[in-house]
Amino acid sequence: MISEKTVERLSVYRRLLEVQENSGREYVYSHELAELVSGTAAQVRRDLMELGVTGHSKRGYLVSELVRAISRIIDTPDGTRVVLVGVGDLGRAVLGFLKGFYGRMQVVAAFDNDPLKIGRVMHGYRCQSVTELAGVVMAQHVQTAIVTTPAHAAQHVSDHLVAAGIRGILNLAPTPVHVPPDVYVERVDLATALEKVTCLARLSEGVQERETAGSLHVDATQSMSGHSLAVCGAEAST
Amino acid sequence: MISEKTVERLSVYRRLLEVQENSGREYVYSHELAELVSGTAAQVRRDLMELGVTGHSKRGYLVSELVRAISRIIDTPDGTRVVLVGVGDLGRAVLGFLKGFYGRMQVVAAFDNDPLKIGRVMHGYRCQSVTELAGVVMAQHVQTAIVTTPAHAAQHVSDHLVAAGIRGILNLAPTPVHVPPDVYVERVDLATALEKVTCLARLSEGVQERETAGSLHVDATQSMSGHSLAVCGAEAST
DNA sequence: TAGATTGTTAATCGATTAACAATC
DNA sequence: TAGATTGTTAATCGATTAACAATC
Repeated sequence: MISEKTVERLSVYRRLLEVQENSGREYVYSHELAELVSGTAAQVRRDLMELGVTGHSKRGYLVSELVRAISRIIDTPDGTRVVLVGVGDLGRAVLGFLKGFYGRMQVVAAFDNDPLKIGRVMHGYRCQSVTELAGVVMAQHVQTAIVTTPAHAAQHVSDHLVAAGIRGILNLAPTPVHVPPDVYVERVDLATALEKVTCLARLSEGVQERETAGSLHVDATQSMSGHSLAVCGAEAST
Repeated sequence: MISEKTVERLSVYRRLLEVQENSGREYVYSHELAELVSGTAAQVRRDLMELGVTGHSKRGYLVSELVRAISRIIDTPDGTRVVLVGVGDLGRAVLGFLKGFYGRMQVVAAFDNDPLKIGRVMHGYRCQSVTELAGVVMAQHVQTAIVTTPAHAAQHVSDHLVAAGIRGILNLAPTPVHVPPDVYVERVDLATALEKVTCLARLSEGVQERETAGSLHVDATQSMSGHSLAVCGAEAST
């Protein structure tokens, strides 16, 4: 019932709201949140409708209430246990990222099939053999997995994850994987993202002439860095 | 005129087509490509329309022709020069990733503001001070940047990149950035992607009962791993 | 009060899917 | 020919935006 796009935006709102909370902000207006995400106030209000919270027609929304309401929707009540498969550069980066960013996510184990990596500890997690994957996932009832393997291993690994009971996969491998309809896969494709940037920056080259109407050089001081809300000087979370 | 979504899919098609090409496949049907990306044949044909190539009503599309046509749209004719800012775990992972995956992308330089990192070489690239950023970008006419800094630095760095003439930014920092309308930003948010997976896997829990109509356990062998096209045994590129 | 903001419905926009004539 | 596929247009679907009464 709640759309994927809305879930995505709620996640972003929460992080920005936590920054506001930490800087002592009590209330925010929909147009302020909109500015932070370069969106519209109408969309923010529509998204917040899903939360069931009610704003104040003059003061806006209570920041702490929004954070709590978003958490109620996004977070697993008892914390999310995740496994990571593929301890290459990207896998290690994600492990470090998880460590720094979350009390909400608990890394149960990291797996690889390279004998040189198995047994080594990175970011506090000991790398285990993929042969142990199914056992760990089933024993600990892990429902979420992160796949950071090379392309050729992604489908095989995903099949095993699904067989072991995984319900959601974050696929960071450079290839799509196929899963049964009751498993949710979120694909993040860095190669595609990069190609998209170069392609669309190039295709939108004509736009600048229309937008800036004659002036060939856009001064960086025009970039909208002066917000009414503080966005700098603090990490997005913890 | 060509939509963002289509560009994204073309990028994915190309990588899958290169796998096919390497395995000796000469022609593909729209429904085969559709199966590889878990999409529909109609959408594939609609996307391919943009290329101006014409398929054969009985044999399908010539793989090599598709790859060439997609490259014509996506790639910068003389290769894409990129800079990367923020040489943390993620930055290093992306550097390694770029090294392995692309002849099309050339990393001009990597930057950080940590004195301990400056001067060190990673994945063949020497880390330079961010103070040199503008000079390098302008001197080499770099148009594309990858931002892998912490949240608190992302806006500041982006402002400098834009001022130096960058036209496209891949933002991997855990916060949105604001740029003038003539600069294209592609945001990849790992934290949001992960939260989306856990949330949507949980919200879609009811679906499985409908889909599998009574059978409580979905066997992994049902997962659609048996394709008519080979998808395993080869890296996606190079 | 006057002005600004919320909550929600209606209008718009864009993207996906269905359909089908043309082709081989 | 009969059957399958392409290329493209029309229909559908979903998401975003605009609008505005209710509220403070």
